[in-house]
Amino acid sequence: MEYDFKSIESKWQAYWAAHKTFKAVEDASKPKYYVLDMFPYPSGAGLHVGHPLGYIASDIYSRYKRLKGFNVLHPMGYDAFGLPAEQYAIQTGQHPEKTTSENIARYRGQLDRIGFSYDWDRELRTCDPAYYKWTQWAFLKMFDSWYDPAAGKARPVSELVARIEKEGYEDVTPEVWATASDKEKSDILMRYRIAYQGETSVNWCEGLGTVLANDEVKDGLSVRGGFPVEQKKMTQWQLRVSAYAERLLESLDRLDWSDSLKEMQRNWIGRSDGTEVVFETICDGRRKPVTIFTTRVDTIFGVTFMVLAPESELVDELASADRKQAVAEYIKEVKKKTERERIAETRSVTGVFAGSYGINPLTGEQIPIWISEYVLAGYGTGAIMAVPAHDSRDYAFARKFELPIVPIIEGCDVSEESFDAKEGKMCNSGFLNGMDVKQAIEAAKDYVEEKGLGRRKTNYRLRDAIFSRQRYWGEPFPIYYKDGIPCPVSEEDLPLTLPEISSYKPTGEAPLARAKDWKYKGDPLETSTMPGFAGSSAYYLRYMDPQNDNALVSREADEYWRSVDLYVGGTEHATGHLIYSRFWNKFLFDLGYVCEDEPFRKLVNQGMIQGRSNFVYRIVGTNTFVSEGLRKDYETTEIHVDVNIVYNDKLDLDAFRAWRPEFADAEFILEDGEYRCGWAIEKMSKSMYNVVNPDLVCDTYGADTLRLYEMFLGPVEQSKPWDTKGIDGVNRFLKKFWRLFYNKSEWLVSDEKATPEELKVLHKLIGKEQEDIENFSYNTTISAFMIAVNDLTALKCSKREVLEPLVVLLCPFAPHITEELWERLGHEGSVAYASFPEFIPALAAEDNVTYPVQFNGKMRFTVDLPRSASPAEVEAAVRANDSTSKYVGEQQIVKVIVVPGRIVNIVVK
RNA sequence: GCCCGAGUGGCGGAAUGGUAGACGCGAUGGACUCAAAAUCCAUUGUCCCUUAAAGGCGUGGGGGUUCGAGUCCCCCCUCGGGCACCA
Repeated sequence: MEYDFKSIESKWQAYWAAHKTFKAVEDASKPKYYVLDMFPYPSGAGLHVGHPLGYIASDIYSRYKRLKGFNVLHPMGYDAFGLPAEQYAIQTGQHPEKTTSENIARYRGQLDRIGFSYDWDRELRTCDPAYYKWTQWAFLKMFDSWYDPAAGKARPVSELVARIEKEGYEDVTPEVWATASDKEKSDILMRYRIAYQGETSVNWCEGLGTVLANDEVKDGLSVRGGFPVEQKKMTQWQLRVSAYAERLLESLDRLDWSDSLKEMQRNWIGRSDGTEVVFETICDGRRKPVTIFTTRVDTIFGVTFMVLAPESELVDELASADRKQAVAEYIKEVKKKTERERIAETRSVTGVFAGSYGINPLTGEQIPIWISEYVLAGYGTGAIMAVPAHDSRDYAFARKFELPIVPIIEGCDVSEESFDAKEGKMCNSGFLNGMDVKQAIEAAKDYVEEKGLGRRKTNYRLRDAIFSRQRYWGEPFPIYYKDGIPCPVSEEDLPLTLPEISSYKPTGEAPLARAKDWKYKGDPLETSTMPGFAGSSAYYLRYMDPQNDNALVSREADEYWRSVDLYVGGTEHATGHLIYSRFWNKFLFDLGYVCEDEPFRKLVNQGMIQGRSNFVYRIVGTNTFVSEGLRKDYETTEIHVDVNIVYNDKLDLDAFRAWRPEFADAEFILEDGEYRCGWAIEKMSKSMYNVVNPDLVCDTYGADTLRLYEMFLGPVEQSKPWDTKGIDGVNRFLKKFWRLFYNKSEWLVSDEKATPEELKVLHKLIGKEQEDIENFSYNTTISAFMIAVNDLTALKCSKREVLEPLVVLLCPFAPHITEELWERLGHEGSVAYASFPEFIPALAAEDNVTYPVQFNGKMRFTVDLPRSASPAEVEAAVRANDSTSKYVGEQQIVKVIVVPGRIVNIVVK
């Protein structure tokens, strides 16, 4: 009987669905393991072969853990709110709900074909009101909380109010509070709430008609759609993520994530330890203290000017009467530029003199104050002290505007560029003279603090997340306005469902403003909606208890599943979703809703699958195509050709003619009787015709082959091009595996006792598999399987004692074929829950290891010894070996080095 | 510019400091077959050589540590990724 993957795969997929084989139920008698994939956004294009890479890897791990006796939670769902569905709605008038449902149905079909072991009873969609009820709930909690720096965590706002009433908080005294109007109280509390409304400089994207978060913008363009983005001051809902900066940074050390990803988050959080120093300023005779932030107070004797950000509030006060106009013109210029233009200008140096002066608190020296866009309003205090000799940006500015450059490190050359390194000895620096730079930094900080000129300060680059979007397809805010004061919708009234609107077209106002009766108890509701990351920030918690209508997750479910043990997904979420989720989780942790303060204990980033495009070469002005090897002889145009009509770089001529009408009468110049295509590695995309659909691979080779092949391609973490060249190899392996059981129609499996040699084949594999799976080294595990199957084929071994464990071992990788063989071996129930240890016979004790014996590192001969032999026994055996004396001869043995089970090296003189 | 990561056959890729190139693809030769497909066997880093034996050279380049380096240390080159006026 031949291996018929088509009937096998559909049979077992139906079986799993009917028996709910992978349904996860809390079970205190078993250790739990939570494996999660980053849920997909269901786009209209469907899945391509790149998507399942991570899903296959995590599925293998889930199945492996089940075999090891764990109770595995492995759910899947859809990140279903988002811009593309809405953009499509704008074009077609179709409700995004409809498009989204259709896309989800298509995804589900594709996922099912690959044979994943998801518990589909826990499926969730972020656009489902029953789900976003909890997104809105979390927002209400954030609205009703503030970050207490003393406690180092979020607390209910009521505690803040109590504190203000009793003793005041920061600049809010009990008296101020007592006399404040409702609006004023609301404004005061808004300054502390975790979810707050505030005016800030935002990324405004005209093309999408909405604001965007920093991680949704790249190179001045929106990540979705690639529209230009500009900075604009607007009042928006924000999440006080910055309050968690230190905790987000600090707990990174406890996570089992890749170094590169942790590093990305560290950079994004951007902790920088420095000093705030107060500089007295004079403008038209008025004096005003201005605080600056610097990490290099030690260079304060080298300060020759100060710079303000154009958006800084200080600009008005520090622009002198005679410079007012010049300053205003400069600021107008800066504002006109989009973010993209600022970047495109490759750091051109611009600026204007403000007409005022600062006084260096250490030297008393008067220095000019300038305004320049190279200083950012949003970081530090929006004002800096400039030390051109030791900062390259200040240097460029000083050179352009001919400001003095004073070096303060001995022997450094600042004639061509600044000396930024933190090394050398201080000079021209008063009491710091002679000190080493590192020493001077500390000494200067101490001095400034002692003299009351400033204080140590830690700054973070991490910004609060802008949380409103002027779009339709997202979660509505549970906020209404009573007399202009934002008020929370009552928890009992959640979910606040998305209203119907007549048209999705952007008109400059938020789409919800057009909804009829968008009111709560007669008062108008907030019209912006939440961004994409809102729904994905706590979905891993919801999977633990997806049908619960009384809580995001019940305490019991949360305490059982706790947090995600293994999270698999792409690095593209490093500074978006993965930061927001950690923030969100820590917030819920602070309020006691969840029991772990980090959501994802271990994280594996799967690489991207790039496309491998194929080209044909058309001879210019003809409809004749020349094979790749012969194209040098002609003048040709390179044309992308659909990779699905190319096999191993050889073009299917008939399929090509049928591909597009203009190629129907194409002629070919062949080499060796075939048409060879050119190729290139490019991003997988429709326009390159290099998209490979997993359905097609499942049709031709089967899901098990697809799974094995994707894993065999290389390490999971690595990006690699999709190249079907090797797919026959793994398909051959599965057929060969089948032939250990079946020869034509004959069932070969016997109950005979296995020989030591046959058992050795099995044990080699077992050792390798356990070690490799834990390291996600699936490609080498598969290699080990291939070796085992080849060896057993050569030994003509079809004994149950060997094959049964082999089926169990292979089932995480190729679940369908192993399920089928398991049944044919006479077992009841799914192989997915076969117990690993039970099917692994004990290691043969007399198992020999071959030691290579080297003399001064050169291999001379080998000795066979039991694995259990001690180094001393190995050494004795080697010394007793005839060959030893032959190779050593007259030379003296200095020492014998034995690496147990591995190698013997004899050092001779 | 700064911070990570990586450079190994014709290709994808293996190697806790211990026989580099596992495994797969491709290629070449052979077996089976009327033929093809499928399957099986053999060879396949490179140089010198008719062949073989034996050997030399080989993990981006240059140094170093070690009995022994793809692996560890220093310098350089190239590629990939991230951040980018963050004071």
